[in-house]
Amino acid sequence: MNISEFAKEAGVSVSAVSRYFNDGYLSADKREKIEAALERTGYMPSYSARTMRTKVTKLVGVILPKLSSESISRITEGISEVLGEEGFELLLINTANDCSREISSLELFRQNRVDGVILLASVFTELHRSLLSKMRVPAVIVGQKLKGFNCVCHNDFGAAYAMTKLMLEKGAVRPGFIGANPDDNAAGRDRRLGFEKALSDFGVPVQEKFMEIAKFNMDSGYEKARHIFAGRERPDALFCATDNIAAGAMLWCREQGIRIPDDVMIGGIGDSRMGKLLYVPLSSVHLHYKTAGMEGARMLLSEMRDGSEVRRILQLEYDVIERESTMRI
Amino acid sequence: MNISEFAKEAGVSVSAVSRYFNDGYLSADKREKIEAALERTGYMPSYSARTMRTKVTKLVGVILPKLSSESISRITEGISEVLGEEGFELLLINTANDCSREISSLELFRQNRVDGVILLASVFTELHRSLLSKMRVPAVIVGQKLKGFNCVCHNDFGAAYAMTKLMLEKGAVRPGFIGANPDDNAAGRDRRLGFEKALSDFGVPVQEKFMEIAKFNMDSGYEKARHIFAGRERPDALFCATDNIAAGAMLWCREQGIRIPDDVMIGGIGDSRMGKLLYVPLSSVHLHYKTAGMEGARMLLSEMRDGSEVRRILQLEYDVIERESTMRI
DNA sequence: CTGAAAGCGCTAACAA
DNA sequence: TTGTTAGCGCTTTCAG
Repeated sequence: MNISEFAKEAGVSVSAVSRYFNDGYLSADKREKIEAALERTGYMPSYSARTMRTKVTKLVGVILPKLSSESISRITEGISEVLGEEGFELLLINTANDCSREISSLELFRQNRVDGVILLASVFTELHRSLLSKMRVPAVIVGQKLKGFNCVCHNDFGAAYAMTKLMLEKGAVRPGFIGANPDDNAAGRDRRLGFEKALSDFGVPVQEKFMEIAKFNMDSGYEKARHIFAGRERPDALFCATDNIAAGAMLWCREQGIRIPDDVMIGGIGDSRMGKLLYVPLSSVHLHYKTAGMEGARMLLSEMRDGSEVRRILQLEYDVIERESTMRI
Repeated sequence: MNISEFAKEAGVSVSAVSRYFNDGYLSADKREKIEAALERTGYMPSYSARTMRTKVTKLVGVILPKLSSESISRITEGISEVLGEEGFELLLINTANDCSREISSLELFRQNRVDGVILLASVFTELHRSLLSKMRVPAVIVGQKLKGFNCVCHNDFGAAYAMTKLMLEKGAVRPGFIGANPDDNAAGRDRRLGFEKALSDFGVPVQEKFMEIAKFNMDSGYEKARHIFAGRERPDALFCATDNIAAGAMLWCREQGIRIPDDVMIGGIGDSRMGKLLYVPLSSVHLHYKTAGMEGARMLLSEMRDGSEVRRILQLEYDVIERESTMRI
């Protein structure tokens, strides 16, 4: 059933029906008729026809590298909360860490499918940049800084610096490092830079044999811990770029009978829920993921409403959470 | 720019352009012209106009009670994987456990916004039923059984039975229970029934003073554990309806110096990632969340392709994962 | 306040 | 193979 059939059924004009669903510039009489007919027929206006006329989809495209990650789902929760209040729905694309899917989703969104785009990605290429700048609708990047685009990000450098400093102050002299993909400017590069800066500020040398790069998961943290502890000399502290990596490293220590924090202190980043459940509660740095999602959504909303040409970067700060894994006396 | 302007620019007819983007019934000459013009103009056909003509949105609505839950995000990952391969995108609604949002989303989806719906909900009312049966597009429920509708679910009864049995076989004689909302037929009612059936099969009495109902989170598990252990007599085993609840209960035990599994065995359901990281690794029952999502998506796909009138229920089985929390000698 | 009518951009039937 | 053209269902002037 379409609007004109329905109008006939209700005994009113097409415009009356349209007005009923929009501005509501309508006499009580007609309103009643329409409501009665609605009850009878269950008519619903077609969204695509409306969208075609108005050019408004009330949809925001959200591109994610994966779904089942605590940090990402917290960010998404923030996004959905703010956007939902404003009547927007999310068109979600899970790229499964596949860069080509990221690109094709951006392509997809150029077909006027959405009113705005929020992009969570870990690595940016030239192609990303060029597609983003060709975008017809506003876009916001969450979790990374990308020059020339609207971003909401964390202070990854500061967070890593703070965690490393914490361990150095507790007397660490041979700190180890398990980092993430350096092409990821946030979790990879900046956290490494934060670690290294802290060492240099404390006059502690960076030792390559204590440095590893892991994937974003526990198993990889476990594996890299094994490498780092394989040599004769062992680190007395271990900075891990994520809590997952730290958890993996901890598991390995437990299996080897390496005591935490007595033999080695361990610190992570992200303050994931499991941190306090680990057999030695994990010191970490809280990053405001949900807030980042909410702020990203707000930035997008204001951009969609009155899209300014000024690009902005919002950086959220962090909180150090000290737990037993670094509590050496 | 619309299709006719673009066609003029490319020096071909509109149908040629339309065919280029669809069946591709086209001479090489025109194809070239179109591609050249595409390069020049960056033209993209409008999705809403296409949808309006074809009545195909290539969108599946997914209604979730929350985003940041491990089980739900695993299910969603499965859904997105299968649907993505078939060129469908997800229109995600996060109802934040708000029943009225569930209802309004179902309403929303009646506006021909999606080609199908997947619903994850914990509690079903008459209203859900009536809206679901008024749905114009196929719908699949994941994680629950609802008579008269397509469902993919877990064997919650069996899983709870198996975990309880495990602890009874290890000699538990005063088993406690921290369950979930009984209006939730899967995680609430069936898991309780499984627990009780195991007790009756073993001739162990159900003791009300050892039974509590918790929310779906750790804090609540912690709290309820406190209640259960408050009395003079204490349980020697604790079945928890979810791993989160179990983790909370464990934290409480750790604080109180109650030894696991010596003083009390603890078992959960869901096999969440943190289970093996807990200070006492948690015995649990693996439920195939991701597979459930994938199967739900497949069921929906086949329903969208050749919607049969026969409703089906697919129940996935479970695997018991024994870890230290129940390893009493 | 109301209704008639002109499109929005596209697809597909039809005629060539 | 191709091009012309009639809608898809809605919103929004514009004239009453």
